[in-house]
Amino acid sequence: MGVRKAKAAETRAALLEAARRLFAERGYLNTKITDITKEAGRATGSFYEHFAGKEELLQALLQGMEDRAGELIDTTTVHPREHDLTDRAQLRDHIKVSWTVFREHAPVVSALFQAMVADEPGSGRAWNDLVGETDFLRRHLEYSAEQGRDLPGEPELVAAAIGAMLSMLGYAVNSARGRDFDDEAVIDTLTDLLHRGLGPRD
Amino acid sequence: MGVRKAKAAETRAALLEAARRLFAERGYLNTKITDITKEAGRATGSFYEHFAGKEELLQALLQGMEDRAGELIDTTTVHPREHDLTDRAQLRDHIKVSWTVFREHAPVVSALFQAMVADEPGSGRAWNDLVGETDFLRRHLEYSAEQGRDLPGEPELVAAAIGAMLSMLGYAVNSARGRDFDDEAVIDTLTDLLHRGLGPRD
DNA sequence: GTCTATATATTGATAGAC
DNA sequence: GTCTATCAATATATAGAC
Repeated sequence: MGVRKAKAAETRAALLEAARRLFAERGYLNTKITDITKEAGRATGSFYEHFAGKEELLQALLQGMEDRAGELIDTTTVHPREHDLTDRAQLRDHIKVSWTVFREHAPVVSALFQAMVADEPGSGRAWNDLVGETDFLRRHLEYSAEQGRDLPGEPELVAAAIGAMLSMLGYAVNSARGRDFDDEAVIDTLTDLLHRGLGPRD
Repeated sequence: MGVRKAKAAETRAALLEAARRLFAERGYLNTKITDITKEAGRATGSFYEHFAGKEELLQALLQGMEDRAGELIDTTTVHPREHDLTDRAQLRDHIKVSWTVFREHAPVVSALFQAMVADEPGSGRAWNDLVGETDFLRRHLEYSAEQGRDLPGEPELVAAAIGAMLSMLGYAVNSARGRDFDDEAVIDTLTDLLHRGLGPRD
C-alpha cells in the first residue's frame, strides 16, 4: 500500500472513530457530518471522499463490528438451525451473545436502533429489521416445533417478540448512565423469563 | 366561550389533528412545523400562538389520548396493586390493554417512541421512560413476590423487560403496513410467552 | 388571533486551489 | 486526498400589518 493510500485509510479510520465517539455521546441522529469531521480534525469536504453520507458511514461501522465479532454473531453464515431454544443452556447462550454484542458495541448498535426508528413508520423498516435480525431465532424455533415442542405462537412472531425485548431493553440499558447493571444477572433474568415461556404449558 | 376563543380553539384543534395525521404518515421526526401548519391550512406564525414547539404539541396529543383512554390506562390513578400477573387471566388483561392502546392510538404512541429514541443516549431518557411506563407492572410484580411467587428477577427489571417487548413490538407492528396481524393472536402469544415465564420454575 | 414576510441558524453538499 | 470557501436548501422562530 502506497503512502497516499495509507494516509487516506488513516483519515477514513479517524472519521469512523470520531463518529463512534459522537454516536455514543449525543446519538446518531443528533450527530452532524460537520461534527464528525471536526472531531476527527479533518475538513468537511474530506468526508465525502470516503462516504456518501452518514448512513453509509454507519454501514461501514457495522461491517467493522461484524468483522470483529467474528464467531460470536454467526447469524448469517453456517449457524446450525439444530438448536433447541427450549433448552435453558442453549437459550442462555443465545441471549448472552446478543446482550454482549449490545454492551460491547453500544455506539454502533444504538446508532442502528436510532436509524431504524427514525425512518417513516409507514416504511415498515422497523418490522422488517426486527424480522431480519431474528431470522436465526425463527429457524431455531421452527426446529423446536418440529421436535414436538409446543410454542406459544407462530415462530416468526415469537422470534420478533424476543428480539424486541432484547433490542429495546439493550438500548434503554445502554442509555442509562450512572446506573450500573449486573450483566450476568440481566442475562439470567431474561433467560428465566423466556425459558419458562418457551417451555411446555402447565 | 366567546367567538374569538372558539376560533382559537378551532385552530388549535386543527393543528393537533393535522399533526396526528402527519405523524402517522411520515413519522414524528420527519414532520416539520411548517408541514403541520400547511396541512392544517394555517399560517406558520399561528403555530406558536398555541404551542412553544413540536414537543409541546406532542404532549398535548398525549394528554388528549389519556383523557379519552379513560379507564383503560389507569396506570397513574387508583390502579390497585393487588393484581397477580402470574395469573394468566390478569396478565392477559394487562397485555390486552397495552396492545389495544398501541393499536388505537398508533400515531401518538409511535411519535412518543420516536421522540424517546431521538434523544441523546446519554440522557437516559429511554431507561427512565421505560421504568416510568412500567411502574404499575413493577408494583404488581412486587405484590406477587410478596405472595410467595418466585419471579425470574428483580421486579423493576422484569417489568422493564416486559415493557420493552410490548413497546418495541407494538412500534414494529404499527410500522408494518400491508401486513395484517390478528391482534387477538398476538395478545395470546405474548400472554403465553410471559405467563409461563412469570410462573414457577420447572 | 391570524396573516405575510423575513431574520437567523443549520446542515448537506460541492467547486476549485493546493 | 485534503483543504478553504461557499452555495443551496431547510427549518425554527419572530416582527409587524390587519
